[in-house]
Amino acid sequence: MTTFKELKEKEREARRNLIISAAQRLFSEKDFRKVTAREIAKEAGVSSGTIYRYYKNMDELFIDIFLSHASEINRLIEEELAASKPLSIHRYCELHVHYLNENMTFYQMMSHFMLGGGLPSETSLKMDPIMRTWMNNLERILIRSGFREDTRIASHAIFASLNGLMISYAKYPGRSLEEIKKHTLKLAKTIADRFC
Amino acid sequence: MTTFKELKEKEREARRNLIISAAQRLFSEKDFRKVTAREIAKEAGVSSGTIYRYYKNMDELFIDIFLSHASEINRLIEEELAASKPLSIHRYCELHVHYLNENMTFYQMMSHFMLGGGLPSETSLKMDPIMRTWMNNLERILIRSGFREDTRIASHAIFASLNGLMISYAKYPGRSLEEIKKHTLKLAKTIADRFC
Amino acid sequence: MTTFKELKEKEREARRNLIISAAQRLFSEKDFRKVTAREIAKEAGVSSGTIYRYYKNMDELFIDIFLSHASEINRLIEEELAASKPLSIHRYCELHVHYLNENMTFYQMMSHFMLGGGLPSETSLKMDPIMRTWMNNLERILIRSGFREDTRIASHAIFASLNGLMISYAKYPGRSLEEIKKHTLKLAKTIADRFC
Amino acid sequence: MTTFKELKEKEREARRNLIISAAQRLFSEKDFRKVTAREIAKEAGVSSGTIYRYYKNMDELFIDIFLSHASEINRLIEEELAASKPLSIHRYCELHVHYLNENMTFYQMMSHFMLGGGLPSETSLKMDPIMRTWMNNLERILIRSGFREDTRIASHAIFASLNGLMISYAKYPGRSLEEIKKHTLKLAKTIADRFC
DNA sequence: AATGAATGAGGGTTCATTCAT
DNA sequence: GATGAATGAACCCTCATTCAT
Repeated sequence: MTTFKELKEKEREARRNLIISAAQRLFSEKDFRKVTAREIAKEAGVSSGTIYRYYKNMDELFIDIFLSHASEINRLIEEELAASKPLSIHRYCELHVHYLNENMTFYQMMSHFMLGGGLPSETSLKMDPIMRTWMNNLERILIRSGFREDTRIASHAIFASLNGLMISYAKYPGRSLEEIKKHTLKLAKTIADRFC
Repeated sequence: MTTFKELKEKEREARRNLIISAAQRLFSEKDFRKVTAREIAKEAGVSSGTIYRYYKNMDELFIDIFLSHASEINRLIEEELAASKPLSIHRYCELHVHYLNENMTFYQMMSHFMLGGGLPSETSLKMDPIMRTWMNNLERILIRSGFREDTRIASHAIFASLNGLMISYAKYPGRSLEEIKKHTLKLAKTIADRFC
Repeated sequence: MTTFKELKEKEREARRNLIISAAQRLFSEKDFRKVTAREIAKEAGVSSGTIYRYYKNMDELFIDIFLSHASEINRLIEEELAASKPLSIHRYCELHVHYLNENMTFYQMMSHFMLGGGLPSETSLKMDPIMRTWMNNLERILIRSGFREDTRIASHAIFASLNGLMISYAKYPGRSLEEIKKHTLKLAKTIADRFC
Repeated sequence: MTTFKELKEKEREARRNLIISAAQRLFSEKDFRKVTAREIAKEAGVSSGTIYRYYKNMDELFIDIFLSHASEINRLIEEELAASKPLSIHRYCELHVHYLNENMTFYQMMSHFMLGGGLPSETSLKMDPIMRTWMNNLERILIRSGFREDTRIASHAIFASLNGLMISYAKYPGRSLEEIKKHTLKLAKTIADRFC
């Protein structure tokens, strides 16, 4: 009996992933704000109504993807943290910017949601612990690196600065993805230098 | 004859300003992405068709406003630069963040266009000299402050970091505008400290 | 064997009642046209698919409820008729309007189906004997009250008039349910007076 | 100048009528609740967006049609009233039922809006004076016919009864329109008799 | 040059109904 | 027989843009 439920649950999860990955495939092709429910459904090979069995509305889908990215980056950081060797600020900045470079959508969403406001407070509630974990991890790294004063403020500053790199240079016209990556990583290093 | 043309041109310019300032008035009330062409036309006291005699499409209007903001910030910086007293990095950061705080729309647009990509290259061409001037001014300030190496990179890093502050904290849920302003200015100071 | 079938039949009947009463509970909360199949299923504690094992479509469910109301009112009238004391026209009108006041849904459905047309003739067949019984009962009351001529026509007129009271005044804006009830009963009395 | 505005106004009115009459044509073919915006637009030979230049939403269109019917019936009654000869209750009832027979949609709408509730109060405000005029005219007829007591109540009773005739018999299954008309007029006469 | 009515593609979303399990 | 996830047509409505005046 439990097995049956589990199976159902698994199937549900599988289909949800179908939708998510279809969405992400589309997001890599164009601005996520321009991707429609119907397109995602088609790409996922389901009917458009099905999306609404998994998400109350499109915003929820977007937020789900956003949060799964945020969780993933937290996991990556924690993995590195766990791997005994101390995680330097430099390494953190590299990781952060690398992740954003590889996941433009995440960055676009962060920008969109953070600036758009108007999110149901329920969403903020879901977002809050994940963002807080992220910040806590960053702060821990700072402390381990010898930082003593205003570690929270410094965390905020680094976090914001790295995000700012992307908003400012991720779509620099006339530059290839490779060049952009190189440039942003270089800037990330500059910032890391400054915070050491 | 020339005078006649000039007059026409002036009228045209006047009407264009009517539209711009109407748009800005609306943007201060709500997210610029939610403001419609008709609303702007009504606020400006012109017909909606008229907007299209001045701008090929809405994006162009948005970009024009964006650029006029960028020009304004350049003017402000240059004014301070001209006022003999050396402009410190701290003062620059304060100015930059202060301006963004007072002009949310500018910031939202920067985020929107820089991330959205897909801008016609013609637009990039218009944007380029203004952004370059901005960056030049910032670099000049760094040099005057005693910076010697990698001044271009450092300019980029500071520029991006300050923008990042806003994207990350401008709409922090549960904080008043006053608190946000205070927080972002504090973070701006932290960044400035690091670049001294 | 028969017992087994009977049992099955009873179970079927039980479930059907589950659905009906769930629907009625919802109808008392909001306009029946706004109640969805899923809502009814959920309220009844069955799956939405199950509804379709008992009813070919939602209209059939609505009609079934409508008819059960009609049966109920027939039963009420017959109870009063059976209770020896002659049932006056006044009493009938009161009863009729009282019932409609207490069962808005019935009234709304009557209006909906009678005006909507397009009912499958099969439905009309089910409806016919019940409506006829209703009318017969009313006619009997008229006759017992001393009516002699055109008793059928008079029955129709009274029946229609009483229904009309509700359509016209059941939702009179700005009036409380209590006031509406009082007003419609007063009008019912007026009509009864006229038919004596 | 005035002429120009008038012309524009006339054109606007003409197109509005185009929409209204297209809608009414469709209403005569099927239940007005089933007629969609697109259908009306197509029938009227305009785009679907155009409807929304004339009506805020579909409800407003329906209400407009409803109110224009109500105005029309008022006008008809007043014409007869003005034609010197006293307007008997019989003639009124005949007129009322005749009009409803010829304009089923009006009747369906009256039923729909009166039962549906949930109309914006603004609508009730528009409806109120027209319905009041209707009732006043009816009351005046009663008074002229020699009625003395409770004339308002009697007006309500007659009004509601006549409406009830239609709800109850307008779509009587198996009857032709002609038969229905005959039957409802006969019932109307019965009611009129009773109120003399 | 300015107007603003008309356009119509396209958006998100709903929900009665079906059907594989 | 019961389930309930999936369906997908259909809904209302918006709004950037066009173009006849």
